[in-house]
Amino acid sequence: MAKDINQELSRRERQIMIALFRHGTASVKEIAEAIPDPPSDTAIRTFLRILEDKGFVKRQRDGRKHIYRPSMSRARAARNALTSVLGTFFEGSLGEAVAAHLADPAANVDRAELDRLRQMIDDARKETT
Amino acid sequence: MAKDINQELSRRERQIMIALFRHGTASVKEIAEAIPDPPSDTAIRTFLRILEDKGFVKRQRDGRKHIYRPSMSRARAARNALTSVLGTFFEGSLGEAVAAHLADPAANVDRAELDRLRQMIDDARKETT
DNA sequence: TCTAAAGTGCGAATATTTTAGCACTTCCAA
DNA sequence: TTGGAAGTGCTAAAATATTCGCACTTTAGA
Repeated sequence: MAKDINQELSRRERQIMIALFRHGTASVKEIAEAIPDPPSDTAIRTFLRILEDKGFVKRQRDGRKHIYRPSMSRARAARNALTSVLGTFFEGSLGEAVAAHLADPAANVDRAELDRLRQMIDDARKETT
Repeated sequence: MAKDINQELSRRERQIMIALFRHGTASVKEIAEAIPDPPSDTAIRTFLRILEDKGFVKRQRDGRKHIYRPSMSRARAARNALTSVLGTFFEGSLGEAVAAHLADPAANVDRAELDRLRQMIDDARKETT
């Protein structure tokens, strides 16, 4: 198995990776804004350099500053993260997770979202027939 | 906002909390088995003590050994974890996540699971009507 | 009761993470 | 073209996390 953000990285490194996945792409300043109680810009730069060395991050210049992005695709990281949560809390079952989320008042799933879900499930069911 | 396992804890502390959530309840030995490349039992005990001090873990004696459990309910931790993943990778949308998971060949969602999902969605839709 | 195996936590050493000062580079606009 | 604001990475210090030796406690069974 490859790089696992949640298993191999320190707290700050992880916070930065999460900010990057949320934004897709970000400058030092944007990362700082995305982290609660962030360290100095200089400290963030240090972490970005470390993450780059470890192969988690790529960078690109944009005028006088640098833009950073995760080297793993968002889709792949998303699958990993979801699978991991399902495994830890939901016996690996998507259904359990959906049930929990639908039952969560704070989640506030609306009608349109339910319709979308239903459509997806039906499509998937057809394929397994 | 309360204790956030992914935001406030160090790598080892997090690994231990994840093991505890997976098992519900665990002894030092069981935790050691659940962690890839684990430290010594003594080290694990140190972290359990720290986690207890921070209020993340409760303990209980069982004969000559101790049994540990997360102090936050599994359900609540599960909601937090799922919401967090949805926020980071899926624009907060359950539908996006379900789509990604159904499309993941490794996830291997079977017919019965799809039927369960469909049932759940339908039930939820009725309630919003 | 006594002994040894199993389990425990303290405390101190070691390693890693986290931090930011500072000197250097780049670029804009005067 | 030049001064300064904005941005950068190196490096070394400080703070945290991680580790485990060791002496102590508990308990089952001889």
